[in-house]
Amino acid sequence: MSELPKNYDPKAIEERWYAEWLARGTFHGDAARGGKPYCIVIPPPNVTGILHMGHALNNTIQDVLIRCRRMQGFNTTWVPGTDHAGIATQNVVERALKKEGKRRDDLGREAFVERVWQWRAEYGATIINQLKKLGSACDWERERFTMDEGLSNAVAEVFIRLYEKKLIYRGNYIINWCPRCRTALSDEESEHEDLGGKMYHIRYPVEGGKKKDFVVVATTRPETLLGDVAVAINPRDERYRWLVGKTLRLPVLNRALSVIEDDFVDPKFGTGVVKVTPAHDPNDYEMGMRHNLEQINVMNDDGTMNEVAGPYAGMDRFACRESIVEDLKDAGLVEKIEDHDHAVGHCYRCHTMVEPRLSPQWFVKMKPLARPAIEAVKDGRIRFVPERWTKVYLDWMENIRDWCISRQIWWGHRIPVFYCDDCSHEWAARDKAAACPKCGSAKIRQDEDVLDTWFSSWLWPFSVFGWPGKNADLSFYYPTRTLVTASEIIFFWVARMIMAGMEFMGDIPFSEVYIHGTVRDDTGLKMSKSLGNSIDPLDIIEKYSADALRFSLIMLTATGQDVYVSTEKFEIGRNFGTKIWNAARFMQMNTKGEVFEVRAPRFEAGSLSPDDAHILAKLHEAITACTENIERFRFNDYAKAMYEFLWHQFCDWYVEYSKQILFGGDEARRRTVLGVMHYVFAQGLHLLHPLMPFLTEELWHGMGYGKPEETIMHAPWPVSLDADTLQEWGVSAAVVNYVDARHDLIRIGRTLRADYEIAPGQKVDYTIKPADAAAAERLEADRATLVALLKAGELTVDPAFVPGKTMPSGLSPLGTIYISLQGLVDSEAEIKKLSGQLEKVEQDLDRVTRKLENLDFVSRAPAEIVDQQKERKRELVEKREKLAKLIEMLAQA
RNA sequence: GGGCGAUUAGCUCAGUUGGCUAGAGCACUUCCUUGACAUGGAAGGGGUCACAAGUUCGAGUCUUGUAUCGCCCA
Repeated sequence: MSELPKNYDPKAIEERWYAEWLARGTFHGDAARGGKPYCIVIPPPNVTGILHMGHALNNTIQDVLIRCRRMQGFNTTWVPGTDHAGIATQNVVERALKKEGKRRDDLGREAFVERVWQWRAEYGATIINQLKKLGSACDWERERFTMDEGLSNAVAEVFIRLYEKKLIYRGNYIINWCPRCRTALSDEESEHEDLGGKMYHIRYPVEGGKKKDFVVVATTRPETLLGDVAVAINPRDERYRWLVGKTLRLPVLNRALSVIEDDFVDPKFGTGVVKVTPAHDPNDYEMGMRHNLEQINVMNDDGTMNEVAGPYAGMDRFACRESIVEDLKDAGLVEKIEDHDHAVGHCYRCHTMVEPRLSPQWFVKMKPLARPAIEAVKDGRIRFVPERWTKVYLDWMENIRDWCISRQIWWGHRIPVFYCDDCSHEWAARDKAAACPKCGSAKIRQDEDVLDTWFSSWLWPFSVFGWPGKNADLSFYYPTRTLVTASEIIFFWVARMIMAGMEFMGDIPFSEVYIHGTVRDDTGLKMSKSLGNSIDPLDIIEKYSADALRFSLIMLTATGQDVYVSTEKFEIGRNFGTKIWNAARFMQMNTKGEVFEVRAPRFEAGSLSPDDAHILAKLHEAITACTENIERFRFNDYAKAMYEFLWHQFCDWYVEYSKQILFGGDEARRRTVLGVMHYVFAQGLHLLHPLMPFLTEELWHGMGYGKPEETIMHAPWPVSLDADTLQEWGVSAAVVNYVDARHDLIRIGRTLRADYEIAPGQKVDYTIKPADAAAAERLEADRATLVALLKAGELTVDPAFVPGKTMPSGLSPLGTIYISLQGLVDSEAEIKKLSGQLEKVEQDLDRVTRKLENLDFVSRAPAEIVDQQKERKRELVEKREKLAKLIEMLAQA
């Protein structure tokens, strides 16, 4: 046992232990070792990512699970990695190019992709290194990247299989288009945001009518009217019957517009007449298909207006909007402009307003894939925690829409589809063939688009193990066990992984999905770089330690609820770490090189004091609580149980109790107490290890609980002892209750000191009048402890005690405690205090009495509850009498 | 518009099958550098459990409605 330094220096300790763990390969799991598998796959962070609090929470939870399961003897692996984040990464590299005055087109596709790989080599490990700082026990030998060869194979395999099953198709549809990233997005990647916009009411002249004949259409995007081909009304809307068969003139462009009737039109919305722009709105597109209308695209892929827009060609869409409204106003065609709030899609990568746009894209047909994935959740093979997410998942799955998977960017898995320019044959294949398989032509080309990044991450739980290849690890670790993630990506990722697992592995990808909350700042806002309210986990690690960050985050995170953090809140973990460190130092100072059995010690009933028994009982309560709370994903309750146990039970009571023994002369008692202490503390370190891995490892070695070549990571997870074994040690409910009650008695005694402003160092005499003979005996036996903890001068336990008239006193179930003060008593204040207590007792008594007089209560409530109330009444009556007597005596004085 | 969640101490939150005499951490007040720890110790103050009605012997907990806030989806 090496001597612990006075101050805890987490930085050096954390770096040293992480390197040591890596060197020893303690994080690695292998099918060959056999046993029960426990596997987590990390939600792969973006390769462009930097660690934020959300990651810190997400990974701490996974680490807690993995470390706990490893200690419980499971064959564990936590597979880490990153995803290639197509759009985000391409944006980053394009920004870098821009600084050199270049665009991606200047490099060409191949050179650009090469450039991205260079970027990845240089910066791609950032978040991985940050995860290491956090202490994450990832199986780094298994680290994967979604653009790796193996994972790319899996992507191609999956694409080809779905293509051949006709579950992937290409078509011209309205998709969400980001004009800045210049690519299509899936529905999930378009984030709706409520905006205060305008509703423009525009007059469309009726052809052949008089000058004043027009109809008013309402739109939020007037620039799209350039693509109008019709106006629509509801067939049952009598107001507009007269319009049927008429032709309207599109303002500005003067295009002829037909009038169509369609049930889709809501007569109550706007004016009841809608313009129809099939190339720029999903609903209009549908109507256009139903009525066989032309699709006129008026925009370029960068959000500027194209040549069809006539006078507005070349203008940005928003400039065009302003300009066209001005022109319409000048022409007297604007009826009115109203404020109108509506939800508008924004690109989830760059937050540019999404433009619904008609374009040829690749889609996955989702309904057939969804069916088995719905079943897997409905029949309980996959369980969401908290359970309410099940409904969110099912609602989405049951209304699932086809998934747009093509992206018009270069960084990603290129779509493995080839075209023959001669015979127009189209086929999917892993590699480019030399010639068209149908006509033999050499004029073949590959599709230009790449796949959505999620098209590779939905395969993650099996692609990381080398699928479609077969191997022992894949069959051993798949299905994985627990997926830990945030609610934001249930649709993006979780749902799709379930579908992919069912489709390609024929089995669920994981059996439990734990959805944790979002990390927010202390005013409730989501942390984001743009708001400038984010707290960098690395700053917290730097300031307080990774253990402090981990502990505080978990302690603050109620199951599945959002977390509100501020820098100061991480003091919780730091302070807790310091407290434990100092408790260890205290023990070490008093151990003098002796060695104690800390794994499976045996204690004899006769040698344990009530306080020894009490802390052993509390330890075993803590073991049960921690184990269950981890099992049930109640991590904050786990953290709280550790905090309560180590700080309040162990440090506040047991260490304080131990001092009189350790500094006293009874050598046998000293050894027993030290034995209990080390056992309890060592087990406590084991329990705490998943939360504070560094501190616990350091102390475990520092205290000599393991050999240098061992690690607490492989120490067995504590198992709570059965009642029989505890009974053999003399640990019983009776003794625990007694010590708890004695703690209360001591607290009451200390309050008396505080009330009379007796300095903590000053000794004062106490007398305890025990409530009964049993209490008398126990308190007498524990007199030394009472003296020590009350800092008493004389302490007498006297059943026959008759207090002086002006002795301040406190009531406890074990007895009444009196403090001896000569001539110092403020009778009036004492009477006031006791009267206050009496008032409270009388209120309580009144309530209990009424309850017990209620026949309904007595007859209907369980006997146990009724007895409890009777007991309470008895206690209250007794207390009332005692208080009354004390007050009476003071009043006479 | 539909769905979900929240509303408990000054703040952030627990409170699991209804039995509560409503807890914790932080903050606050008083005292204390006593031989692990001031990143600490001892003691203390602080609550109409958002509101209303209902079910029940009993409601912070269940039901319905209202209000406010947040999130997701359209």
